[in-house]
Amino acid sequence: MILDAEKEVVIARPAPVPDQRSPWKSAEERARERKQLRELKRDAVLLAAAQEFNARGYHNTTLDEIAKRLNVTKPTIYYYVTSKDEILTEIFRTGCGALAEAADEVDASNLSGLDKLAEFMRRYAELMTTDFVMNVALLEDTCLGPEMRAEVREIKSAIDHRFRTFVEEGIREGEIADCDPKMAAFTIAGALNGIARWYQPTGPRDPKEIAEIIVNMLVNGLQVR
Amino acid sequence: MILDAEKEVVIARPAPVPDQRSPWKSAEERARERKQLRELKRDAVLLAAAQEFNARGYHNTTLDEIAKRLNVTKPTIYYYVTSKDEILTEIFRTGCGALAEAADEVDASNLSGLDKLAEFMRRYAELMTTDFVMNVALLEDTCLGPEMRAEVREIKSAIDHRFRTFVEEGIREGEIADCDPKMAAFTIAGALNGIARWYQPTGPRDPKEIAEIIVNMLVNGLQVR
DNA sequence: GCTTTTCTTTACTCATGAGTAGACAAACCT
DNA sequence: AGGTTTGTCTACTCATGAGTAAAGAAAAGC
Repeated sequence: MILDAEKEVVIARPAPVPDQRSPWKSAEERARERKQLRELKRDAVLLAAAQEFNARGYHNTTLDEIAKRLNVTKPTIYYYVTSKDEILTEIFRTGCGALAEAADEVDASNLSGLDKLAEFMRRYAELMTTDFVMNVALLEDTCLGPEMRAEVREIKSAIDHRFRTFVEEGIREGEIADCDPKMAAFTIAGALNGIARWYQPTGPRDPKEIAEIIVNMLVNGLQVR
Repeated sequence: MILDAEKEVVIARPAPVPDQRSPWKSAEERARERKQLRELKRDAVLLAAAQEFNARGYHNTTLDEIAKRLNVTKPTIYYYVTSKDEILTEIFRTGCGALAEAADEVDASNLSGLDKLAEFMRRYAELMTTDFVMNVALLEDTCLGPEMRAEVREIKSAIDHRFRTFVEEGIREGEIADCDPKMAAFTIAGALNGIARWYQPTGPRDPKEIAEIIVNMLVNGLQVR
């Protein structure tokens, strides 16, 4: 039956191009799939770790626990990852990457400085409810060794700089009140990073709402206008 | 010589009250001083621990390191404290106590809701640059055992509640924009807790300035009025 | 003086958790 | 079918750091 059906498909397509669908996979295809599966498993390790780290902290989470969660044993994890440090660094990189990408996209737009800032804040806030980015806000880089710590610090400060740049632009354009851009960046980042501390997916508000509310407060202030 | 001098003092004061100054201390006085010294030493342990925890994280700081910093050995620390957990809990209690006290004082005033909020924010921000309070903002309570964690959580949420109450008052009085007080409290606390992450005593601004700038931003917003 | 209490040290124990060696199984290749 | 690569497991090692036992030093008390 299966063979027949396959044959029919072949007949229906007179030009059997190399990427035609067949139940027998080619060697390369198989190799590619294996590689993909490996990536998938590695990502699963990182995700499980990120969630566990967020919930209980880096040092309070053992690799045995992460392994158990994934229905495997510790050595299996080490087949995909070289150390606990690497897991954390990779999570940091992914999280910071998402934030940097958001900043790039916003920066590429032709919005005003204030609008860019607001849009980036919105995106940042939403990302803060995702596991990898949450990690960036929650975990102290003091956990890492000196080299990786240096890398992470640099990435983090680059993101902070994005905030500063948008603020400066807004001030130049006269939409943002004259202030110290450094302090503004710290204040904004602090308020947004805070989300990671209290956000719960089961809570009454979804990430978009949360982002909108907080951005509005920061832009317009608490006092009635 | 010494005895003569003593005699003279006695003669000069015809009514030798019990709390007169004498180079020989009474038994109780000595006992009290010992107790005081003990307190002092215990506090030194807590302070050194707080600074070290802030700089390098709870789990990355060993008691041996703290001991070395104080020119003693680990068992000496255990003479003043029963466990590493206790050190952290005590630091938390002290820090939260300072915050709660500030909230009480502000609340006792007859300021408007908005002014109360702003004043508490100012005090909170300043306290955030001190070692014990910094710890409250920086350290994850995931480090503690379940009982102590529960205690700390409760204290923390009580402080959060103070923010909420002030905001509600301000909204009722019409000075604060109509908003979700819970979200406002989170935003404010986030921005202020952030200070602990970047503040350096050697930096260009002192705590009072920092507090003023951040409070102003949160109250008036980033956008020009 | 001698004894007791207070404080600090040296020299351990002991649990934990990161990381590994090597066996074993399954899939792959030819 | 036999050999190789890929993936997972059992059963360890090993460093680290919290916490302790017991001795010694210093002060207090009698």
